[in-house]
Amino acid sequence: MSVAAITVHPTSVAVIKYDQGVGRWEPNARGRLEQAALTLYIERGFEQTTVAEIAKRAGLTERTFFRHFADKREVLFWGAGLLQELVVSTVASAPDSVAPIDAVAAALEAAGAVLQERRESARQRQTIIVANAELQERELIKLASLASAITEALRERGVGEPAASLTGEVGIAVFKVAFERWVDETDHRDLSELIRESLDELKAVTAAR
Amino acid sequence: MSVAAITVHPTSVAVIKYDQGVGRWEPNARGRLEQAALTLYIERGFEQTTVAEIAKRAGLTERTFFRHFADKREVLFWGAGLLQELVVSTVASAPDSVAPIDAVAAALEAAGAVLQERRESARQRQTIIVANAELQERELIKLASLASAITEALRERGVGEPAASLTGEVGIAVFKVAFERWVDETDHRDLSELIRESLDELKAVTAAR
DNA sequence: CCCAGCGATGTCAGTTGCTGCCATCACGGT
DNA sequence: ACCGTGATGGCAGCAACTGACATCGCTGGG
Repeated sequence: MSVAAITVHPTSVAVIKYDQGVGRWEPNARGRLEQAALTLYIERGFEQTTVAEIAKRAGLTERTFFRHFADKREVLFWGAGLLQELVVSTVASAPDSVAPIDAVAAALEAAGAVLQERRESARQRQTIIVANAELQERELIKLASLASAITEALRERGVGEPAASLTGEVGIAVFKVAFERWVDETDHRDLSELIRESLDELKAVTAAR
Repeated sequence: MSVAAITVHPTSVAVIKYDQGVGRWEPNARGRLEQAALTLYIERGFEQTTVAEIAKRAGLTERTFFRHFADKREVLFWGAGLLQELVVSTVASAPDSVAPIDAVAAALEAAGAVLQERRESARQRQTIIVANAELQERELIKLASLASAITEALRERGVGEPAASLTGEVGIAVFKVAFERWVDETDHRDLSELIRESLDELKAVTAAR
C-alpha cells in the first residue's frame, strides 16, 4: 500500500520508505488515519463517511481506528489539547500587574497566532464542523474545557470566585465571536487582531453606566 | 393517571385500565416515556440505561420512543425550547431605553424564575447531566442555540455586530456561572438573584482599566 | 544466538443507538 | 357502513463502538 499516495500531513514524519525493512507495518498509522478521515469528511461529508472507509483508505482496520481516536469525531479535535496547554501556560506566566481579563485576552491572542499560521486548514476544518451538529457539540465541549482550564489558571493566580469563572467563560465568548468572524470574513485581518477588537467591544457593551 | 402510578411505584409497570376503553392505547405515551427515562437515568445512570428498557417500562416499544424523542439524550432537553421562547420574547419586549446587556439579563432572570419554581427537578436533571459527557455536549449546544436566539433578538432591536453576538454569548456565560452556583450551593438564594450578582461581577471584571 | 515479552495491529463476535418500511387498528368524519 | 388518519408495533438492517483473543516483528537479557 503506497502511503505516498496520501497527502503528507504537517505533523507526519517522512513517509518515504527507505531500504531496510521499516518494520512490520507502515509507519505513522495515526497520521494516515487522520489524513484519510479529513479527506473523506470533505469529499462526502462527516455523516456519509464510515469509520470502515477511513480505515480502509489508511490501509488499516476499523478496530485500529478506535485505538487511535476515541470516536469518529475526535479526529478533528485532538489538537485542541495543545492549544489549551498554550493558553493555560500563557495565562499563568502573565505578570501579576496584568488584569485577569487582559491576561486571558493575551493568552487567546497567542493561540490565535498559532491558528493564523494554519489558516487554511483551520478554515477547512471549520467548514466540516459547521455542517454537522454532532461536531458542533464536540467543539463546544472542547471550548468549555478550555474555559475551565482558564478558570483554574486564574484561581492559581489568586483570582476568587465567581470572578475566575466569569473571566474564563467570557474569554471563550470573545474567542468564539472573533473566530467566527475570522473564518467567514473576506478581508484578511489577523485572528489576534479580531480577538483584541472583540474584547474592546465587550468592554464597551458591559460598561456600567 | 398512570404517570402518577409510575412515580409512586417506580418498579411497577403499572398499566392501569380506566373505565371505558379510553382509546386504543394508554394516554400520554410521551409523558410515560419521559418519566421512565428519568427514573432509569437516576437509578442506573444514563449510559447503563438502554432505550429498550425505557420503552418497556413505559409499556411501549423502542421504535415508539424514537418517534417521540429524536434520540436518547433529548428526553432531558425538550423543555429547553420553551425557555428559549421565553427569553427571546422577554428580550424583544424590553423598552428601547434598556441597554442590550440589561435586556438580556432581565430575560435570563425571567427564565431563572421559572427554573426556581422547579428547583428540585432542575437539580435532579443537572445531576444526571454532569455525570455524562454526551449529555453535557447536548446541554452546551442548547445553550449555544439560546445565545444565537438572543443575538437574533438583539439584532432586531437594532443592535449591530459584533455587539449583538458578544452580548448574547456573554449573557449565556453569566447564566452558566449563576446556574452552576445555584445548583450546588447550600444556601437558598434565588437563581434570579445569582444572575444579577453574576452580571454585576462581570461588569466589574471587564471594566476597562 | 535464542527466547520471552512487548507493542501495534488484525479478527471476530456482540451490544446498542437509530432508521426505513410496512402492517395494524381504533377513531372520526362523510 | 366505509374510508382516511394517526399512533403504535414489528422487523430488518446499518454503523458506531467494545471486549477478547490471536499474530508476529522487534528488543533486551542471558
